[in-house]
Amino acid sequence: MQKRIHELAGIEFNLNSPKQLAEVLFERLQLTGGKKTKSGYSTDAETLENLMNEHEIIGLILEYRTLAKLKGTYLDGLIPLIDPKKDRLHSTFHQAVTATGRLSSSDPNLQNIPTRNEEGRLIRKAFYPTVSDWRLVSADYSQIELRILAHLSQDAHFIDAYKQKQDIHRRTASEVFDVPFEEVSSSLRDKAKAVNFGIVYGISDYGLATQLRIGRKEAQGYIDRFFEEFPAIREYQTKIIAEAKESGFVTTLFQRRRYLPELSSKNYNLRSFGERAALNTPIQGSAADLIKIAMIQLQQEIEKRNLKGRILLQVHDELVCETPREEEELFKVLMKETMEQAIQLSVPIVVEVYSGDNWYELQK
DNA sequence: GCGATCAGCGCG
DNA sequence: GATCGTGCTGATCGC
Repeated sequence: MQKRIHELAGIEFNLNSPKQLAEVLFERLQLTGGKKTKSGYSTDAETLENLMNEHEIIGLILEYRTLAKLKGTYLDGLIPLIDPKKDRLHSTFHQAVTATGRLSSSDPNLQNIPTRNEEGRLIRKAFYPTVSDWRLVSADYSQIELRILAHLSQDAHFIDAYKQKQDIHRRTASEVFDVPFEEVSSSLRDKAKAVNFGIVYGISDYGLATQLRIGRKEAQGYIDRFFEEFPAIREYQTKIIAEAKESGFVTTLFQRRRYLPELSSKNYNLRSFGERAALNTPIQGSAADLIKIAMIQLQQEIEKRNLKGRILLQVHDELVCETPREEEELFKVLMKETMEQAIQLSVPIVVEVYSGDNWYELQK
């Protein structure tokens, strides 16, 4: 693949160097340069995708990047970290690193093992239980951040949607685009999903426009419609920012604080960043509080019942355990119940459970 | 030679 | 200028 790319470029160069790649694409091949970095033209995936029709080299570069990432980080990168005595890989979880209260994981990071693309997802086959014939059981919170937003804002429509077990993205699409719930197309649902996620992060019209590849005016229209239909969310967000500016910090459901000195900056960008963090932290941080409480309770249940199975990993909204086959069904029930009942919100908390022989095969 | 930084990209 | 929170790799910078 590398050879073919060099042939198409008409020159040999280091394909891993964004600087050299930019020179080849934007000077030698005269492709249309777009976004800039500190030092020159960007060659990131988004930029390259916009050049797909300009040159056949682009698709190959994107494919090379995907494979180089997988090989470098997840094959060559993980193998030396396997403890040869135990044939086992151990990560370190950090409890006091992030600003929101999440855990982080390093050496290696096991919270970013691929899942979004099939090629990468195959890496998960390498993660399987310590004992042959044991099973992996995983449980993840369904849309926990949007449920926490419903709880914090007390928005009647959001709470109603979750109480009725409605598909929230479809509900948002129905409200924002003013179409009957049953008639929402998948493309409208995708747009609404981007709006819902954007709201959690404090998105701008520009950010949403970029994400959806639409105009800024149109994006602003969606945001306006969202807040018209879910007025309590706007009121909640306005109040959070005002309180944060007054006190200097925001809090999570269990009173974890994040100080945000950026909120009083004279620099617009820094101040805006502070405002977005003020909106996101109570949500992301409360979800972190929740799963930590659930982890403590689950561990207590495991010890109380003298179970052989054990917790292996936490991935922000997901727990992964390994269990003897005889404990598989019990773990599924315990994990679901413990995680769903760890705290009470104004909306139901829903946990999906899966099991399988390895981290790739997990099924309901 | 080595640590820091940059660009890019993996995850929730 | 432009959506939050992370960690790792390879290239490059700078001492």
